[in-house]
Amino acid sequence: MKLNRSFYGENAVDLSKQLLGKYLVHIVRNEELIGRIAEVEAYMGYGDKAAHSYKGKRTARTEVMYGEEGHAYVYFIYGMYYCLNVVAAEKEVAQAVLIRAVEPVKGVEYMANYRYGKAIEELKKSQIKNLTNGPGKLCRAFNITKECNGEDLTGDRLFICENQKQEEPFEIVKTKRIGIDYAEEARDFPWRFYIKDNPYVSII
DNA sequence: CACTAGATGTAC
DNA sequence: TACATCTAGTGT
Repeated sequence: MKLNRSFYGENAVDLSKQLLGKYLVHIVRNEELIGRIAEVEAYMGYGDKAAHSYKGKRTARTEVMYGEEGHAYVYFIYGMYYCLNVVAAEKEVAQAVLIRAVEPVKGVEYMANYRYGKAIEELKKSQIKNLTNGPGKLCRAFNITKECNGEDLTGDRLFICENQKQEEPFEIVKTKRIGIDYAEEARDFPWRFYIKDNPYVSII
């Protein structure tokens, strides 16, 4: 069942926890790529020094976050990677949730190709483990690029689902966010969440 | 396994 | 100039 607009309306911290265990789906060339969301980080906008929209910073890049909730914010980083975020909260409240890791569920053979240019059978064990356990890695595996920026997550190309049947319950681990040493006091805010013991979490 | 240097383009 | 990252290299 695809998640509807109202699911995305809450603040980024609350939404990020709700996103754990949900299924990220990207349709590329008529094939379904599916991953179970295992790790997320909340970026709370105005008061969050780690957020691109800190103090209401509004540029071409951050504009999507000021728009309607439930769209994709995809940005380019370190010269070669993309990161996927889910825009949270109502219009003009520029919060987002970074998807940091997913567990491959369907289309692994395509993920192997997008990520390593190889068939799944050719991958080493370590490469399979590293398919989608990081924000840049999962974007490459899912073929998520700047083309996806602004994409409506209630649409038919890039969206998020939940299972019809009851999921196994899981424990949520709460820690500091990764890679934001510049963010002064915000560095230590416990806004990274992941599924306990999930093997695809980026860093324990 | 741990650690680190370097890749690489864009935002500002 | 810095960056919400990753890989390949070296050394345990």
